[in-house]
Amino acid sequence: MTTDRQGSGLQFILDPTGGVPYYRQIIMQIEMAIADGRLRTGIQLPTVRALAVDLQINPNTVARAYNELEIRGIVNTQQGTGTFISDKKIDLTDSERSEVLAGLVRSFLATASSYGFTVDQIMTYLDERKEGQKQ
Amino acid sequence: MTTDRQGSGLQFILDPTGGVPYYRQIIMQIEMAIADGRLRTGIQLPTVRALAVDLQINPNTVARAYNELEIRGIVNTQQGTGTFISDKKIDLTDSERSEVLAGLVRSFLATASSYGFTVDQIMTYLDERKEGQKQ
Amino acid sequence: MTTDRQGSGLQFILDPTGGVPYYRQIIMQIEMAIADGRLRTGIQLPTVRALAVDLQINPNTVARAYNELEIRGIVNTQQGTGTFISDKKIDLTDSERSEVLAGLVRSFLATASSYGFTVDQIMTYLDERKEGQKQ
Amino acid sequence: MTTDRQGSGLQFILDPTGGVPYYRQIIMQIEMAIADGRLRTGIQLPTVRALAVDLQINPNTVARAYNELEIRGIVNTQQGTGTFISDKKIDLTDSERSEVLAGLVRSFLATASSYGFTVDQIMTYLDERKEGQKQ
DNA sequence: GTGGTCTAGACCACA
DNA sequence: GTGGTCTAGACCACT
Repeated sequence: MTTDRQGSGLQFILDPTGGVPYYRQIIMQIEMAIADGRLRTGIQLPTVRALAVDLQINPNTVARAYNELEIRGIVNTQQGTGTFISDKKIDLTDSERSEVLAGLVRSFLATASSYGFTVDQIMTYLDERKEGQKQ
Repeated sequence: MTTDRQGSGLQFILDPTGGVPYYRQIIMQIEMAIADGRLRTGIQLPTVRALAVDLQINPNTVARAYNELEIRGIVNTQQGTGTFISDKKIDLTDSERSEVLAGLVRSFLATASSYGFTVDQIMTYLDERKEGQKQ
Repeated sequence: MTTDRQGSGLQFILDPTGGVPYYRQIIMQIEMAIADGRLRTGIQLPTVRALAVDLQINPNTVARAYNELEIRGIVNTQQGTGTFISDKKIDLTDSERSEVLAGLVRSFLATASSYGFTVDQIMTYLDERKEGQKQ
Repeated sequence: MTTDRQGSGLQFILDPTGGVPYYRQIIMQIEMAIADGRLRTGIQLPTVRALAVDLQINPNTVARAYNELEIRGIVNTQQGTGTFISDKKIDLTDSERSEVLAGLVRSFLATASSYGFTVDQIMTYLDERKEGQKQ
């Protein structure tokens, strides 16, 4: 299950194995695309029906993913028009943003270490990941 | 949710987000700990009840994790005594370990992106953090 | 369409006219119950199926309401156990809380005034509403 | 979303949350303004395009609101000239006005509760705010 | 054309 | 017993 959308340059891939629900996979892939800049404020996502056809799943499943993103303020949907990446301006000061990020990182590192990963291993992995995407 | 057990020296951390059930998180953390030597044959795991209290989850959830580990021969339950690491080796290839880490990273980046952080910003922050700790 | 649940003392009423979707009516009634203290942290909501039967609607519709509340952090669901009012601790200082509330009020008053209501009319209405509930 | 039009002295405010469509919010605000005398027979409403720009919404949405008002005889569209308040009276009973206000209040309280505020806290704040303004 | 709501029903995962 | 996911399909609301 894979698709390549013209506008956004997004390619969704669903993995039916692994137990991660489709709608959650869609959410995560959109979040990742926002994180690394492939999706920016104002860009329109594929329509519910189009993505459903591409991924060969039920439109309700796509709608559910979009709906959760909407509730979380990540996208913005306008009936009859489409679904767009929101311009969520988190009006935090730089220091507040740093605090939030520090908290996220701390929690992530704690979790990873409970799986036996050291900070060095994680940094190495992230660096490799970064290089892999550049190519 | 976190705990530090005396005997095993293990610290479990459960992530309620991301849809991975608790019992599976417990299983994975025990397997990883065995694979990298933090848990060795014969070591006693926390009792079901103790771990449940520590993690503030239902004892059935812990029991299920232990039960599945027992079925797979990874631990060994002695009625009335406790649950112990059996002598079955767990050899994880590098790629298997990488996969686990990749999953953790993916989930972390997805969360961070929903707060408006880009991968670049996160990498920069991590690099700074790393530098800061070296000194 | 009405129901009276024993545990919570909640009575849901759905209005099929007016165009407000059922799931949104359920959400608002739960939020209101939290606001005026009928629902407190840790209280279990009716099960999805029970509420669906009571309200004579599809369980999916109830689930959708609960799901949105969960995404917004207002309730906390545990598979196999039930849905509970979350202990959402908003770790804000008092002054930050005041600011948030002030913002909400300012926005509400602005909206109301665009419908031609004066602050005095609104206060009068609120006082009457308060009295009505005391009795 | 807010705007202040020269001619009418009307300020429209749209609430994107709560599920009430924009076109209906516009209609209600115009009706209320006519009912309480802020808009009188013959006054010109903002042009469709101007209001759409001000409110940052689709012109079709404004057009739909005006269109429905025209069908109900409340406004009067003159091709190429503009849209004007017609001489049809709108008499809202007190209970009808109360209903509108009740809806606004309900929605406001629901939102506030999702931030963890109780009705009591809100009332206290409003009372203090009122006192502060008297002085 | 877009998305939104609701139903009916199947099957799964968790406690 | 809980809630979660997904499908299929109907009908509505908005642009």
